[in-house]
Amino acid sequence: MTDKRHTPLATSDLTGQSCTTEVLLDKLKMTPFFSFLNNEQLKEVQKKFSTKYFQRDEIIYRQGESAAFMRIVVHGGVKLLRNTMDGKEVLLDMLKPGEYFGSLQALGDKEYTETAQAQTDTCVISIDSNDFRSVLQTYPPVALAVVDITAKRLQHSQEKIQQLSAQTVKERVANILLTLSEKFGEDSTKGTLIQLPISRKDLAGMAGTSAETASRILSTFQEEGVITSGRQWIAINKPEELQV
Amino acid sequence: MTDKRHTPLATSDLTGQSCTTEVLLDKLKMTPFFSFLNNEQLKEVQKKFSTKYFQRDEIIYRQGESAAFMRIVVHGGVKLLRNTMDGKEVLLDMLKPGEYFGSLQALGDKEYTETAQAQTDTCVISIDSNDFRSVLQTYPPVALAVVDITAKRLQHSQEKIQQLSAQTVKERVANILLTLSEKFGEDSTKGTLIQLPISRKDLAGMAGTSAETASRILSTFQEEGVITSGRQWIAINKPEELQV
DNA sequence: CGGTCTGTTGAAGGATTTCAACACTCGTGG
DNA sequence: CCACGAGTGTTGAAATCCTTCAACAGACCG
Repeated sequence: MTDKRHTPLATSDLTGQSCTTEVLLDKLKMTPFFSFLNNEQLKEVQKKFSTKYFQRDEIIYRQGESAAFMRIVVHGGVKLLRNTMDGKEVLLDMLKPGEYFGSLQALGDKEYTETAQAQTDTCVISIDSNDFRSVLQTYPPVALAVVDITAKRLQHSQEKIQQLSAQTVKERVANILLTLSEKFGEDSTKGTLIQLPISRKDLAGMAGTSAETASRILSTFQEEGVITSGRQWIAINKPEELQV
Repeated sequence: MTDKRHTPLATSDLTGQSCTTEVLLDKLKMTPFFSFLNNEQLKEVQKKFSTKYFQRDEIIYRQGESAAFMRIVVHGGVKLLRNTMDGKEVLLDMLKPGEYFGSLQALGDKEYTETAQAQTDTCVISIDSNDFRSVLQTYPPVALAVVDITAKRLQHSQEKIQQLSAQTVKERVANILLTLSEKFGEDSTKGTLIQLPISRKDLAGMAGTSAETASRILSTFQEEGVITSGRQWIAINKPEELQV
């Protein structure tokens, strides 16, 4: 197989070995939620989870569907997005393994407020919201961890609100590149490569701008030698220059 | 005392009677956090809280200060805001009695990520973050309530991100007026009056725009008869017309 | 090898900011 | 009680940022 791809991104290697039940236990232990539990407790909790695979671009759930599960990314990446009435896509977050999404709410007539889409081939575990709530009742340290993680996400959201409110598009794009670089960056010959397929449209959806403007801004960054970028990938060469 | 004020806003009546220890217990019971506790448990929890008064515009804590307390608004209103380096103010939220703010984090080198300011004369109760965490450990239902409330706030933040990303300033202002009307609105002869002092600058800080633009937009709404507004106050006459 | 999706770039038009001047409200002190 | 000043709100006009429309180039897929 000659690799004719131009992208420097690693191919996803979800071979079916990487998300089996045996591995899952280790993975659970690594999620911040459950780091306080011992092996026995973990096994008990693990029984309530079920595993699912999603292909790249597959929809995991859609905004408006009734929300009954809390999910954790085990392998791959997940995009959380909102669709507006006039067809725009707002990209709220990109999750990596260990992060949760879906619903914490007790079962009711709650609906998902966003759409979740596999960004690469992905493995996700899910648990019924009510079951998860009883886990929280049983293990208070887990509940505290959930509070902490959710509170931290709230802070990030507020950071983003600040940026959208007070910064220019160029500054926002620069900040997003830095954040992505810290979260998903891997050193490579091209600089710090963001190990995820990211289109100009994705970037636009994160920065609250149009794909064209995002493209223009990346072009200027590239001219300045700050980044290197191609179809669906971005590498950062001079992070200093992206600082506000 | 002839009242020459032009504002239709009610004067705040924090006479010292409204936030005493006896009343506090009732107030605690009404906060969503503690609705699951019985009176005995409430009394136990209440011991750990202390009460503080703030005058209108007084700073409760400042962005960057070390964060050690979780607080709950008992009487009055509190603004949460972030200051940007170039002097702009982003208004993240306006809280009413029963809502929490401050830090849930365990004591450490955590800092407040926003500034809290009294919007009217205000009474606030506060608890050491570590004490609060042990309350959460002791009473799992309280922890679940905290999770729910924080998750709901996260959703509101994401809603706001969507609005800032995909809507025009006029649409954003319209949405903010509706939200404020639902949260703080009181029927009056002038329409649904937002019972809080809100300046054009405040509104601009919420909508991510300039005070001038906010003023212009309110002017057009007023010409259309949708709202009535004056110095530091706004009343909504035709909420239907503000819908997107 | 064509078709489709993604990315680039130009140019016109629109939305919003900024600068500036002025009016009005409210509290304070003479 | 009135006058003053600071803070708040309004409005105009120019400048700027950004979007939109449009055309085209390159990359990937079957």
